[in-house]
Amino acid sequence: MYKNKSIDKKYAEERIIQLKKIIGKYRHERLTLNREVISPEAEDTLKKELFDLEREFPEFVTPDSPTQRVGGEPLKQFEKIRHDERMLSFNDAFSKEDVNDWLERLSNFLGRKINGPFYAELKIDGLAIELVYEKGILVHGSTRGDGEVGEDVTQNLKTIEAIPLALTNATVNFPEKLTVRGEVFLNKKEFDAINREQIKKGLKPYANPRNVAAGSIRQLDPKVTASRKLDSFQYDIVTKIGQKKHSEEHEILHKLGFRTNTNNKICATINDIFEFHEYWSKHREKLPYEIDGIVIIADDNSVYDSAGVIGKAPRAAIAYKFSPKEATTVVEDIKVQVGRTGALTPVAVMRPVNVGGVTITHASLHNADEIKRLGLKIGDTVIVRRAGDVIPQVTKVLKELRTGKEKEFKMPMRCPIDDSKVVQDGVISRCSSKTCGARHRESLYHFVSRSAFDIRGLGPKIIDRFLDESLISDAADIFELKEGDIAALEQFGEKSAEKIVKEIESKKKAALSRFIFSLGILHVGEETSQLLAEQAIEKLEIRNSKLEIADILKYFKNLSIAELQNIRDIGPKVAESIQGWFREARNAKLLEKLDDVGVIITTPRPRSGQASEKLKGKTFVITGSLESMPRDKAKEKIRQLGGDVSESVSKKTSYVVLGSEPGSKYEKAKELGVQTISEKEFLELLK
DNA sequence: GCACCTCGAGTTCA
DNA sequence: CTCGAGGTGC
Repeated sequence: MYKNKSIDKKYAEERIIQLKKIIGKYRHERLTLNREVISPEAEDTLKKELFDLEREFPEFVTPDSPTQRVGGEPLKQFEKIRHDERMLSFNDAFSKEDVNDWLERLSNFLGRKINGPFYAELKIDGLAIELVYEKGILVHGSTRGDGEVGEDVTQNLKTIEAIPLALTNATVNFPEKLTVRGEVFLNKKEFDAINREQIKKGLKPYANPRNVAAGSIRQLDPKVTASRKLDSFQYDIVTKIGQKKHSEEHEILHKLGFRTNTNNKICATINDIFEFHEYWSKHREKLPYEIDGIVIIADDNSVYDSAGVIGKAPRAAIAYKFSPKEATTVVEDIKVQVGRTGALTPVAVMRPVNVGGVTITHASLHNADEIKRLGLKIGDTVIVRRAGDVIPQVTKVLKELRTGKEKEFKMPMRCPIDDSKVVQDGVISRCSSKTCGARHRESLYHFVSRSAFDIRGLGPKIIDRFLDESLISDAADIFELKEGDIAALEQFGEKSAEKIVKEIESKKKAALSRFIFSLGILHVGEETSQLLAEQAIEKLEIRNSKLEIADILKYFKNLSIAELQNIRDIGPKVAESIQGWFREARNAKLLEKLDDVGVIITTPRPRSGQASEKLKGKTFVITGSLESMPRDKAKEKIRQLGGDVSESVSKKTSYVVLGSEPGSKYEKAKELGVQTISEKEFLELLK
């Protein structure tokens, strides 16, 4: 994270002290108060940051650092067991880069290049245990504890079916005393069942299977443990019985009657590791238990042993975690953007961080109220996640990590683009100038966008270019662009110029509803544009079948507020906005100009005769993506057949159509008891 | 005047 | 996708 930046030593020292404090605090809350302040994932990022800083500045490493310790302290209720050999944990990697770095460090340490073979294991989110067999009989079972001393939980471990009480002696000879290690965990199904039970009893559900597994193993009454149906894999033989490879240990364990994970794999090179990681990152949902990454171990035990231990972890192994759904990062700045409607939107500029497989650097903060609610200052450490797995969102500020140097954010009183006064409109701050450069620019983006004139290949970047080069100054100019002018610009050739002009020419005709939408009138979106268009066509077509832009202007200009409000879904605010727009001289001029440059408005008959009774009065909501057709097409079909489409689920919704990877609407439907149908069933309905 | 339903607007990254 | 807020119906 810090590799390419030489960071201030002073900063590192302060930051290390703070990170240690906060990680210790979270740990304390979790262990003693059974309260999870931040998610383990977010905490991981903090630990990683600390680890990286300590590596950069080893002089600041202290023995009390969380990076120097393993697991939790043993509880008093249990007898203590000293492990023959220290139980270690793993250092974390979060990216290919981290893994490559690890491999480089390992190679440097050993003085020769290491690139396989490796053994890759699924890293189950459970609780590490050690089992000791004497003469083939299980005599001790313990938790990791602090790595040196663990708790004796033999009685509880004996309730787990997957842990053999006696070893099978069929094919392998085992020594007098055999020590093995593995993981105890709870299946997702069991976890859900236990939580349903909790809710039924009016108790708070558990946060995750890991916590329940840990809690169950630490039960004083083994009967409670037995009721929890825990499971266990073993993955390590501590006793030296001549095993040469780690993979061999798994085979031996299996033969001795232990449950081993058959999804584990020998990987010849690091690329196989990456493949393995990617595969399970995509398929982990299908496993009956939770995994949070993979563990990579040098398969050759001689390599493993000679690499030794660094801090709390073996040098020849690393945990390669899956990209987390949330992480922590630092807000380095808050920028202000101006949108099409003049709204000033504060955007957090953050230290790059990987969340859900992509690197996040920006997140919208929506408005000043949101910043106040979060209590966010510039320089704060925050938790970010991706809402609906897509949109980055700042969810929490870690105020304990403040240094006092954080700066308060103030919404500017003047527009950052054109310096006009900023006015408050509800929670939104708006630039008061209607001709603000930013608004003008954004209006043009809107004009050519998919649901408006749909001019492909004319995105924001190119519009910007044309504006800056003064090729265009308003929407109408777009239709008068000449190939020669475009081709004259750098980075554009004759071919691309021809393509753009051709595309623009082909989009000169637009349906009235799209046309109205493209004007970008405040509070007038797709739906309202459709309603306005229907209304206008009905009124105008009586005496004029060919629609002139001039007529449209005249029609809307003369509509009174009351008449507008008569239209369904239009109230005072929207009516005001519409009338205001058409009565603005500048806008009237734009319409005239659009007419002059040859824009033609078509008036397709809305909801033509073929309406079927089947979908009449039914409201559909589509979630996820459909396989047979794009969502827009599906919506169109429903409307053609007399049905309604909505974007949000409510009690009035008849069906929620589930595409692949449905979002939160599916949850909402279940909550409200709305009927959900698959894509297949949906297609049946359309027939 | 309140509750509920919808629509509009803004948004990130590959 | 989510939030805010406009609109409608009770």
